[in-house]
Amino acid sequence: MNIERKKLSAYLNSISLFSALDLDECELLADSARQVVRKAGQILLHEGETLSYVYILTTGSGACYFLRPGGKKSIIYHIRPDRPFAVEVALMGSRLSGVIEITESATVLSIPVAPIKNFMESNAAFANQVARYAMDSYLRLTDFLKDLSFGAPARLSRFLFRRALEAGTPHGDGISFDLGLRKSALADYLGITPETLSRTFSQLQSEGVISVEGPRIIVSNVRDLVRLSEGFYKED
Amino acid sequence: MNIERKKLSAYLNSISLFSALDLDECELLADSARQVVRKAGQILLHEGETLSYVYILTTGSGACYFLRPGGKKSIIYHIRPDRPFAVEVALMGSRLSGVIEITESATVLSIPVAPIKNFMESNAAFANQVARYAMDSYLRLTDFLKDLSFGAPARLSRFLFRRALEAGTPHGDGISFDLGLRKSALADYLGITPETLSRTFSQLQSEGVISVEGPRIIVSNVRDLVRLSEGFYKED
DNA sequence: CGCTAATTTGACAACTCTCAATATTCGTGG
DNA sequence: CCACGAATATTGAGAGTTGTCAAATTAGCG
Repeated sequence: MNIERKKLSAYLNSISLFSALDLDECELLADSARQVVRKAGQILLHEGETLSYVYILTTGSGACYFLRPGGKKSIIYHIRPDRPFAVEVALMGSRLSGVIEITESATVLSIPVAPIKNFMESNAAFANQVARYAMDSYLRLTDFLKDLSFGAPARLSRFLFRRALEAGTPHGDGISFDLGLRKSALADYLGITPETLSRTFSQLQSEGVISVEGPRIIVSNVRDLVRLSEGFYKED
Repeated sequence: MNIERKKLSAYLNSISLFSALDLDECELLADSARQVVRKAGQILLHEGETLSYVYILTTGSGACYFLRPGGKKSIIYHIRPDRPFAVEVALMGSRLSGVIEITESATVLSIPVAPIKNFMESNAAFANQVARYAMDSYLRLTDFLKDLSFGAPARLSRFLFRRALEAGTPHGDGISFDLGLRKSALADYLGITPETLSRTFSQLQSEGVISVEGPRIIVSNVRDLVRLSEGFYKED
C-alpha cells in the first residue's frame, strides 16, 4: 500500500491545515490515519464525546447539529470535503457539543490527534497554521451566527445571491442559475422547513424579485435581492 | 511612567493569551499599547471594520452584536474584563461582522497586532497559545449557539442554574440567590425582551419551579429547572 | 411624599412550525 | 410512449412563541 500511503500523505499536505508540515510529517500522519466509509444518515460522532482523532471527509458531506428534545435539529455547521472538522474539540480535549451526521455518503479520514499536538510544539509554522485554521473556523461561525439572526427571506436571499455570483449566467435583464440542490436539502441547509422555503420562494416571486421554474431561478431584481439579504423587507 | 509600564507588561503577562511571551516581549507590547476610557453605550468598533489592534477591557464590559435593519440587536458574544477580543478579526485581516459596544463603562487597552504576528512567527509556544485561544473562542461560540437554539424558558433556566451553582445558598428544600443584575440587563444578556423575561419568570413560578421576590430567586425544584434548561417543557 | 426608572401586564401582530391534503415531478416497467 | 407509484413540492389551516406597543404597577431615592 505504498502508493496509497504516498497519495494520502500528499493529500494531507494539500490541505491548508497541514500544508506547513513537511512530507515526512504528513507521511507519519498518513500512516496512522484510518479511512472508513459512512452512508448518508449515519451518525459519525455523538454529543458529549471527547475525541482522540481529527476528521476530514475526502468525499461526501456532513453536518454538525444539536438534537433538541422533541427531535428538532439545530444545525451548527456544515461539513464539506477537504476541510478538517472536530479539530478544536480534539485538540482542546473538550466535549463535542452536538452530533456529527453524514448527510451524503462519505469517506471519512480519521487522524490521531497526538502526533498533531507534537508537531504543534515543535513546528512553529504548523502551530501558526493551526491558529489560522481555528481563527478561520471562528470567523465562519460568526458569519453563520449572523445568518441565523435573519429570518427566512433574508437567509434565502443570501443563498440566492451567493449562488448567482458563483453559478449565474445573464438572462435578459437578470441572472439565471440552477439551485444545485434539491429544495428540501436547501431548506435543511438554511435551517427552515421545506414548507417555509416554498412559501418564501412564492413571496420573493410575487414581489417580483425572482422567478422560480422548478430548480431554475431567475433573479430579475438584484438590487432588491441584496436589500432582502441584508434583512430589509420589501416595503422598507 | 516606568512603573505603569512595568505594571502593564505584568498585566499582559497574566493574561493567558500572552502568558507564553517573556517579560521583554510583554514590555514591547505594553509600550505600544494604548489605554482609553469608554462610557456605557459607546460604540468601540463598527461593523465591517478591519482592525490593526487587538483589544482587552481591564474594567467594565461590552458586547458584540449585529444591528438589524429596524434597530434590533442580535448578540454574538459578551465581553468581560481580562479576555482579549477581536483577536481573530485583527490577526486574520478580515472584517468585523458586528458592532462592539461598551455596556458598562470600561477601560480599553488596544495592542497593535503587528508585533503579535511577529511573535507568532518566532515563538512556537506563543503560536500555540494563540491557537488555543482561538479554539477556545470557537468552542465558546459553539456553546453560545447551542444556548441560542433554545427558547426563553430554557435560556433563563440555564442562567438560573448556573447562578444557583455559583451564588446559591440553601433555603428550605431549595436554593436561594440574588440575580446579581437588573432584570432588564438579564433580558439583554439572554437575548430576549424584558417583557418576555418577565413572563417567563411568571411561568416558571406558576409551574412551581422557582419563586421570585424582586431580585431574589428561590429555586424550589432543581430537577425541573435542569429539565427545562435542557429544552424540555414542563409537561413532557 | 413625589418623581423617575424599572417591571409587569394586556392586547395584538409577525413569523415559523406542524399537520394534513393536494399537486407535481421523475423514474420505471408495461 | 404512456401509465403508475414514489418521492418531492406546494398549499391551507391552525398553533406556538416571541416581539411590539401601550398602560398600569411597583420600587428606589431624594
